Amino acid sequence: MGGWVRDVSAAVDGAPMSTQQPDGGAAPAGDDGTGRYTVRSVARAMRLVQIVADGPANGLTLSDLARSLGTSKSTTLALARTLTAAGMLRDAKPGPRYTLGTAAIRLGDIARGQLPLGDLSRPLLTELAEETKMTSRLAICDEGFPVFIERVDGPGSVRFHTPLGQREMPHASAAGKAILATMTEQQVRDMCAQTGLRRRTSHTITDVDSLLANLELVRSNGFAIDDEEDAEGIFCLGTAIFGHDGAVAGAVSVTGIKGDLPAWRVNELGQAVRRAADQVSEILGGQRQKDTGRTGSETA
Amino acid sequence: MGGWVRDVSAAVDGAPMSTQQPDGGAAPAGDDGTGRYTVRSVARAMRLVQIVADGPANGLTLSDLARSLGTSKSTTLALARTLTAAGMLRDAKPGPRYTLGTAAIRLGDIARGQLPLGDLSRPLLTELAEETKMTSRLAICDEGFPVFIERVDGPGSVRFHTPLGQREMPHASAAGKAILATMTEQQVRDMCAQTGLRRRTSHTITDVDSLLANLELVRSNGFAIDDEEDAEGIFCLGTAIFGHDGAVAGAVSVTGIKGDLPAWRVNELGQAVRRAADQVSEILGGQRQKDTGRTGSETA
DNA sequence: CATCGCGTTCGGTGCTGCCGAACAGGGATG
DNA sequence: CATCCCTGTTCGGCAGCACCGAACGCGATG
Repeated sequence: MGGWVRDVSAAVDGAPMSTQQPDGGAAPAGDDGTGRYTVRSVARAMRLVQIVADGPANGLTLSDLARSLGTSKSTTLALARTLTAAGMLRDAKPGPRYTLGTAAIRLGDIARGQLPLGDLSRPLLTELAEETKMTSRLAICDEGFPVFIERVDGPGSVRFHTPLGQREMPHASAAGKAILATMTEQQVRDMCAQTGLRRRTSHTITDVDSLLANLELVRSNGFAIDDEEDAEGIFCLGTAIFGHDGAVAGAVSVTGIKGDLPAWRVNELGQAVRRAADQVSEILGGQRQKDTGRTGSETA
Repeated sequence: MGGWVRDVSAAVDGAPMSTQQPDGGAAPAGDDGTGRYTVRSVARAMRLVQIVADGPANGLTLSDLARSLGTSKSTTLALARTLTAAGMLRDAKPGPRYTLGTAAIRLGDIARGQLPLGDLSRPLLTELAEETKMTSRLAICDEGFPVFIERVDGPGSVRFHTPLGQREMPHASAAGKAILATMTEQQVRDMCAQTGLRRRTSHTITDVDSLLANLELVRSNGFAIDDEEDAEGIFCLGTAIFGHDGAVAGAVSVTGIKGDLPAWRVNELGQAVRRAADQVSEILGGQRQKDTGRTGSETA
């Protein structure tokens, strides 16, 4: 699917309509369990930003925003103005259409530097991309989900639009499976129960037991494969990286067209990705993955 | 200086102290002229995000945030929670320290795609970086200010930390001067009056007349030079790019160490940057810059 | 001309954002 | 061991301000 961020709407702003929760009075305003004591207008503002982000590149009008957000135009205008003043949004000159602003770029750039890994990994990814001639990416592990934070296109490779900063589906990506393979069976089952194994293509693994078997294969191979499981014709290969505390910190993966990749190169690719991932782990101060076999320390 | 975004605090949240404007009752809440009818809590939230962005890479504690923001801890907690739920912030596991979250990366990535230019220019920058062996960047023009939105490091070049998405000072950067050179004298004077010509190094141009003379040189050369005017030992060279409406849309520039660059290469560099900028203009549907001499159409 | 949609402004209501006080846990200090 | 300070957290309660709806001016479209 398209945007895949935690859904703020459900957490805070229960009703998109103007009916505003006639029950709870001044109560904690929404109680889905996670988010209590939050600020409604800020949650709305963030949702507004997400809407603009998911919208077309040429922007959305104020009325569009009001409709999507489920608030009156005046309220939406106030929010949009505030966000524009902060630089998060930007209104094009002719016929005010809102797009994301430059502050978003600034924040994104800084965020990549602040996150556990950052530009440190860039040279390694560049090297990997040149070696494999594929698009190479680095993901961090965000509560079990892989989130790509860095991408280096391979030389002459087709340019996939692979958005950064989004949670990917764990069961249908090489990075995700590389991460899952370090977890216990119970943890994997919990993740699956939480998200469901959504079908993406005809190759997607959609039942837990098959997934667990596949993860066993990942552990013995030392790398995870996504063989057209997320998108038709796309092949990925990934390995996990570990932080100083020994816990899984993320994954490195390469992406390419299935047809361009002869089967005999897979093992060689696996070694290359593995090498890059180990170097990233080293930067993090974590121990490199054992050569093969069990990876996680808590498989007990 | 460090962070350089529009200051929301002055616009909306007048008093950082808890004294909260006992005058105006339900009045528009602050009226410095620019920002009327804005949402206070959202403005605060955005300021909070900026504070985190400007903070150290290992994050800030809640109390830090409360102090910087000038609000009570409980209020700050509510804001931080809301932002965290939206993915904009992220709290590290041991001893809650806030850093920017993955949503910031996502938004930044999308923003670069949404802005007038985007990944379209990346290949050109890559080519330019390889050809010149310098770090090449693309800036858009944000109300006269250059804002870099894309950066490609040259092969083996020292890695400058050149933040993206920030407004740079127009008078002390090659991109800025390339843009200023397309404006009328009056416009340039207005910009200078608005921002002041802040000294950055001993080479910085700090009076308007010298700047105007320098811009005349830019026009006759066809490219702008920043010769250690922004940072000691750093040399930049930039040229403007134009949109479909003929107005200046931004600039392309290359950055390197002054000592690495023999004087005789400057002209050759200028041509290379010029070529890249023209290609970007072409993508935008704008006419390429005339070979030399007058550049702007409105020098009348 | 009439109609629809856009963005914008302005009052008024009452929800909700905000604060301060109080509580619990941890480290460092004596 | 007891004390101190600082952390993050919860909870009441007041009133500030976020929210909505109605109204206005505009341009494009029928």
